[in-house]
Amino acid sequence: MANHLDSFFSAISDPTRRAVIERLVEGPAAVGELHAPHDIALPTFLKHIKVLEASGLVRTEKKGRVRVVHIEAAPLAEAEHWLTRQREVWEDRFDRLAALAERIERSQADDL
Amino acid sequence: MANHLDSFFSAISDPTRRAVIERLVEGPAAVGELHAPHDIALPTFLKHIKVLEASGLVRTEKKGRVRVVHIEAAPLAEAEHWLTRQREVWEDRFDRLAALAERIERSQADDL
DNA sequence: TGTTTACTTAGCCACATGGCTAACCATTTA
DNA sequence: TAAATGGTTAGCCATGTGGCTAAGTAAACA
Repeated sequence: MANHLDSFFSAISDPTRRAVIERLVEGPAAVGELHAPHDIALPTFLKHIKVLEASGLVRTEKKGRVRVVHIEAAPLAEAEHWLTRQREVWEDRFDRLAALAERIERSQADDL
Repeated sequence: MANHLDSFFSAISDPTRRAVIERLVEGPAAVGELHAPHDIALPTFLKHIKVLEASGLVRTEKKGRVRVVHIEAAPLAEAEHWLTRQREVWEDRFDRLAALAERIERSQADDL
């Protein structure tokens, strides 16, 4: 079961694509506008958009000769949840270790 | 400035490596133990550990002939923050759009 | 000391990725 | 309708990635 976290995390592991996402949270934009700040050829840039689209992070829509790109919030939230969950488990374990350390310390004090 | 978000997100875009992280939040483990549930050759698995280590997500330490792997929480938090920030900006914009829509609706009601 | 155990190194392979140029198509605009 | 604009397709290339086997090293154990 190849999770879609795979394609999501892979999609945002590229700085160009992360920059596109950072722009798109501000609102939809045309391919040309998104491309402008990046110093790479248009066809190369288009590939990045296709990767984002394939990962479900983005939808696109052709209007006349312009293609407009919108962000899709759900996958962003899903990835955030995965990370949050790992942190939570890790913090839980940390708390348990701290509690354990305290118990040991106390029982050593009893030994004196 | 090649961000370390690059190597971080790339590291966790692989299901084997995410599984390793999910195991490691429960506590440190030896390479052999981490490898056991995965049906791939050990050298292949070791590469994954190296990738995790290079991304800073994990530290390893040799004890006798065993190598113990620990998780490093900071990068996890950093990535989580990036995602959270994107969601926040997106939600802000959503709120502004909703407010705008309401103003428009109200002004149309005035026209009646 | 010889054997097992637990990695580790080396080296090979197929396919994916990110980059390019050249040429093409479809809508505007003049 | 001719020219300009905004993407799109095709195809090439170098490098990276995830997989393997075979063989090596170093610590523990018998």
